[in-house]
Amino acid sequence: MSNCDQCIVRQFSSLKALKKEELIKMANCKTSYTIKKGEPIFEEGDTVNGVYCVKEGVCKMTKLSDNGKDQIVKLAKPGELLGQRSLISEEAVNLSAIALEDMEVCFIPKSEIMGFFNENNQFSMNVMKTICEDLKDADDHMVNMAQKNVKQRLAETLLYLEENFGINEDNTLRLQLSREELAGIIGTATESCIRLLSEFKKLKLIELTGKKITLIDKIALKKIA
Amino acid sequence: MSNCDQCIVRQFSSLKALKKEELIKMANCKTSYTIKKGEPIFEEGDTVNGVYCVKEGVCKMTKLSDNGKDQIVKLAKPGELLGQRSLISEEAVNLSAIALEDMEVCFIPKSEIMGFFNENNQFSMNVMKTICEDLKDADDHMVNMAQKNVKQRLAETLLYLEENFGINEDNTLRLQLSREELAGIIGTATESCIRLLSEFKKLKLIELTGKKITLIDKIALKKIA
DNA sequence: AATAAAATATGATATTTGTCATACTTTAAG
DNA sequence: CTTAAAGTATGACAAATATCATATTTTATT
Repeated sequence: MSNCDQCIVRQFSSLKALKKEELIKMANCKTSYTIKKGEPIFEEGDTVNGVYCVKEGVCKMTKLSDNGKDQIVKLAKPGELLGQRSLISEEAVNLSAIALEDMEVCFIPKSEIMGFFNENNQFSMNVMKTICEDLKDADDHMVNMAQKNVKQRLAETLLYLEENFGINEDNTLRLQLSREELAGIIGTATESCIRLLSEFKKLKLIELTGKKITLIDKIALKKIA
Repeated sequence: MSNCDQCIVRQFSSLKALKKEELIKMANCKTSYTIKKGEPIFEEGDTVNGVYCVKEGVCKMTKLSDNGKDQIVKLAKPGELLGQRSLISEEAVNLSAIALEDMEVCFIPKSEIMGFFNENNQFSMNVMKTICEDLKDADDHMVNMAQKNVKQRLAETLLYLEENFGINEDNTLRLQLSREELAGIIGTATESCIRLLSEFKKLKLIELTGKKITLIDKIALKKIA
């Protein structure tokens, strides 16, 4: 049973408000899981009686649209908590969480989280702030979807991926998404996504090496987005 | 100074958790405003040091897109609180609130709300639940924007308007939006919106009488959406 | 290494949507 | 009541995007 004290989740999430004794209590009731790339942590409609902490790896939060396509609503990385909204609303989760890389996550049961809520005001406030942040992001995202065209959204997404998930030593985007997944973020057909990537490549804005993507001319990409 | 006890906002919002003495305290520090149709309650970027309660009338919550168009992110009706997110995040508001009808609103200062937060756990929980609800709605909305075409979104929006804001005695939608505003909800050009309304009219799905809209064939509209 | 399966790429084409021009209608102001 | 302004409507066209077909490349499996 590892100590939660030094965990990255502790440093970045609402859990940073927890005191020593609360941390110890939590360490004793948490469950650790290894999730392989492509596997779900939970799926839309599941009842998740607790919260998942992302210790390692990135996952996509998706929602199945009526037309059968998966829309990626958000990408979650180490330090984030999953399932907070559903816990507070006392509803099934409205999004699926699928690992994009091998992941390590911890599960903290609802009873434990609820205890923190009642006894630690700072923790409640942190959770609220996180959800408010998500709400603001969702609003912004919605406006982008509604008002920007696919080319603009692709440019924006590429910059976002570099900004938030970094690059490898060879300057390629660290987070490796399939074309279908990239299309699922920007909300377009896979073929359209591929076509625009090719166009960006021709314009020397990006480089494509297999499925790896390198941003070359970020200034130009920003101008498009 | 009117008593808050019987107010519609009290019945429908987080404020329902307030106790008698808290209500009295609130009634004493609130400010009432009348907002004329077309006027803002607050605008994107404003610092709003409190929360607005919608007592009467409907307003649109909009965000200005980079392309200069206003996207309507949400419609708020009597019983709702505005500005909660910004209060918790301690940020400027990210949306403008503009009256679609003559409105009556009350302003409750931040200090008062924060007091409730600290002393009334049920109130905090209610606020959190409301924000979680908004987040879920925003996620759904985003997926619709990304995955559905304009015709589907128009059909869905018309049904939503009837469902949530009702109809007049003559069966026309009670909430009267300009074509531009309707376009701002579904995220399309005003002309496209008008064109599709005409198409729906030709197909006998709706009737148009001046700017008034009547839903005729809701089954067919649901099939489209 | 050989083969099948999946992912990526591109062309051809149809559909959707936006833009610009213009006409008509309603509303507001004097 | 008259006129101007705003909103609604529609046509013509261009641009963006989706769909379907097919080829190529990469990855996984035996």
